[in-house]
Amino acid sequence: MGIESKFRVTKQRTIILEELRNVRTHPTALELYIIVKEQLPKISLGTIYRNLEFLAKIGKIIKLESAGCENRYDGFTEEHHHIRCLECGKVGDIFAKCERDIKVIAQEKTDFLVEEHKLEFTGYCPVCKEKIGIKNQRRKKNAEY
Amino acid sequence: MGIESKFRVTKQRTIILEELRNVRTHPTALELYIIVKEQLPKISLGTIYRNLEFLAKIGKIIKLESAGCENRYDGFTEEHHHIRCLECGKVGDIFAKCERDIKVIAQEKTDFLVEEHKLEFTGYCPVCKEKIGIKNQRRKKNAEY
DNA sequence: ATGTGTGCAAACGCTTTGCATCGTT
DNA sequence: AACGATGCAAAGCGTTTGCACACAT
Repeated sequence: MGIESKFRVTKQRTIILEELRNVRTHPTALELYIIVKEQLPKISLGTIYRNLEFLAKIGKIIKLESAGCENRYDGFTEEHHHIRCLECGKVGDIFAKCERDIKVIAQEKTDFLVEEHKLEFTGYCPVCKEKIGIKNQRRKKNAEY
Repeated sequence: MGIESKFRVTKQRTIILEELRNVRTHPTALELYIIVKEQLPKISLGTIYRNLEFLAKIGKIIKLESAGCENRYDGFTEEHHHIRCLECGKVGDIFAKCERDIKVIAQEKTDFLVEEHKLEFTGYCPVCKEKIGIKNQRRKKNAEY
């Protein structure tokens, strides 16, 4: 019983973590809300958000804050990368060490203090791959400017 | 006169691009709005957004969509990385090749079609470095879950 | 009993959009 | 004249927050 005892174990919190760990996907808060609602019909979206924030803060889950998209959440905290589908937004895992000394190289080139780095992939999920195969025509760029 | 002629050269568009290229920072839409307003007092924020979107689409500027932060915009389009200050949000440039075959390695590990990857740094800008030097105590994690 | 967690709804911040009008082509 | 661009204000969207009440400790 350390400082952690000031946080409480509620049904909501427990089930949110449980369900997030059950799904193989990386749900948005809303998607998880719908899932959890089956067990706790009265739960509110605010509670989902508050708990996801809390669980991410204590390191039990990962908040996937991707540029320009809804946040998604990952119940698996081992280090890995993510790839997001440009078509449907789905997120997949990539378990690969793609990096080597990146922080060191970067630090040599900036007067910022480098703390973290994030490697993020975008592409197309298996389902969307075919769709885009057809409509993959190149776009011309405006030469005016 | 190619397909580009269907876009028009307006005062607003010209000055937005000009000012974005002048500043050494990576301003937000609002910051740029304030700057441009000095020359075009009647310009609206909507016009700033529409033009930034447009200019990014035709590749004249880069839209820096960082997770959980306001978007920022970069008038320099040569390939480089960015580092964002965790304290004040400022963005700096890192001109370094930190990556090598990352796409290839990632593609071997996923059934997604890998299109792009983005390497993003976070840290502390020169100004904020000192401030955080003091209050850098470690946070305890909740062991309850 | 204490005070954290909850449900609800309203507010938030950034961004986008509908519309009438303007101005470039 | 045609139609893309603008200014304005309202709406949109995901997320956060204030409040009174519930419930874990």
